Amino acid sequence: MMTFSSFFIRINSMKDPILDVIVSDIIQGLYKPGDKLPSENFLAEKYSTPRIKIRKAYEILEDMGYIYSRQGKGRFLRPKHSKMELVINGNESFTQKARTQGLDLKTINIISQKIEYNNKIFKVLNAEKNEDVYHIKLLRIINKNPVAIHSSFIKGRLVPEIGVVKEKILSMYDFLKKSGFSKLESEKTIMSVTLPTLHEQELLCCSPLVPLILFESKTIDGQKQILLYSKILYRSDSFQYVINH
Amino acid sequence: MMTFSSFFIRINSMKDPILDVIVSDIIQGLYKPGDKLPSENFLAEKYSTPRIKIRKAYEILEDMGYIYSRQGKGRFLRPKHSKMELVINGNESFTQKARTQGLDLKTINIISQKIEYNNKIFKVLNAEKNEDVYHIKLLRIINKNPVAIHSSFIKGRLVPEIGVVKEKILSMYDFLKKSGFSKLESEKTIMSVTLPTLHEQELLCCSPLVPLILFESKTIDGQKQILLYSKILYRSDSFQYVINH
DNA sequence: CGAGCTTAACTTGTTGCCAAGTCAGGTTTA
DNA sequence: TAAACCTGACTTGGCAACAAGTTAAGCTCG
Repeated sequence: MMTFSSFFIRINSMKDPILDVIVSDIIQGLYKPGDKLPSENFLAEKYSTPRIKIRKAYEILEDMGYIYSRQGKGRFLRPKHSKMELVINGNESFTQKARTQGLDLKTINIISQKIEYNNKIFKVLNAEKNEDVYHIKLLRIINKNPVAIHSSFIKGRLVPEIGVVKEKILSMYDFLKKSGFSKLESEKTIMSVTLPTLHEQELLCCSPLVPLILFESKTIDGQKQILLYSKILYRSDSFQYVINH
Repeated sequence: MMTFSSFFIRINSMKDPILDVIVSDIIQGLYKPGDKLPSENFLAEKYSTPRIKIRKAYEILEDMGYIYSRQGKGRFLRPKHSKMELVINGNESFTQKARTQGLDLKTINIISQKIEYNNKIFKVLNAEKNEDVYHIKLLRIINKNPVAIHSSFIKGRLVPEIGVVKEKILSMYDFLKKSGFSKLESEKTIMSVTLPTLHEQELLCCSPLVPLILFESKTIDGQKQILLYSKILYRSDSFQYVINH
């Protein structure tokens, strides 16, 4: 029978509270964007702890994107991201959502090609092993900030014109509509949280510890046919996520 | 007009790919739980990079909870968490969900008290300034692993018996049902991702970089009356999150 | 007296080196 | 001959010292 206090011996190490203190100061509005944060030496002395500990705390905040650092100058608070409202169990396309909220959305098609056989993807799509399956990858940019990566996989058989127009696709939803499919909806979405790979950091212009939310889903049409397998990566700091019941 | 390639100058620093390489090896199943990972010195030599860079990459993995470290021995891969399925737009209570999946759920009531005036909470609950508002905080433990923190706020006026039984509450849903409320549902949930505070790390027995998912919502009854304001913190690595459409 | 230069005091960034811990093989002892 | 001890080679952990960059105050020069 596990008691409350016995949990503590489960922890490998008990870190000191410096990170919490700094974050708390930031949250309480002690600093505004652009303000300089206290130096490593100052905090090391204040908390009677080695400078390297302060550094580690600051580096986490930096890697999470909250602050930036300039050698010789100091560390500064970054402006907060403005957040787009995203209803995660809604059926509006991303493009429509941004339009509805009057946001400046730009989309860049960064991958549009046939893929080699992949067991999971081909299985999800009910594709034959030697069948054409296309991968379309879009980068979503709102108000000049990259905020999301949309990866979609679709059988060429369903949309034969994709071979010609694939590089021009800027919305899978619109593309499917134009191809004659109707009553598009998501079947069931699996959500998880990850940290960005180096490539994702490059694409999303984000630092290494900005959590990303991954939504994996299948898009079906009115006849319950699976059209798309999609993996959408959103920056967690660029959206206000809403769940309607 | 922002072009694709101009994004790269937006990035403060371009980290080297060591973390990606190690993570990739782990994901590909190169190591199984308990296996020893290559030493700092080995990788530093392999990638011709200072040892401290390897250490930083390993420390991130450690702080994310994927590996553990033993001075003099090395670093080892932790077992993966088993995941409970959690439908985030469903109306089943957490307790019911765990039962349905045959999981061993234990709940500990860690806070049960009246709170001082708090503008946001009192406003959400439509509470008067001098009114009793109770805070119930539950720690959820599944198969001996703490996985979630449920914080709920409720007006004492709605459930006068709470003053007597507050320390015994182990499910707000059940408590409300017993108090005579019916047709409970969540109004609209706001979701965000955070990293755990020190205290949250203690409660959830998790390391500092395990992302937590925060769900904020109001629970209403059949008459649309706001009963509860809840903030639920889940470990992102302990659940498979499902969204039904 | 203003502009330019210098320098000390500060800032963050990097790294070599020492500390602490583990373990296997070799040596000593009973 | 088996158990205990020792030691070198390895591991992660910690940090002081040096490197690189910034800036403001003081000094010098035209």
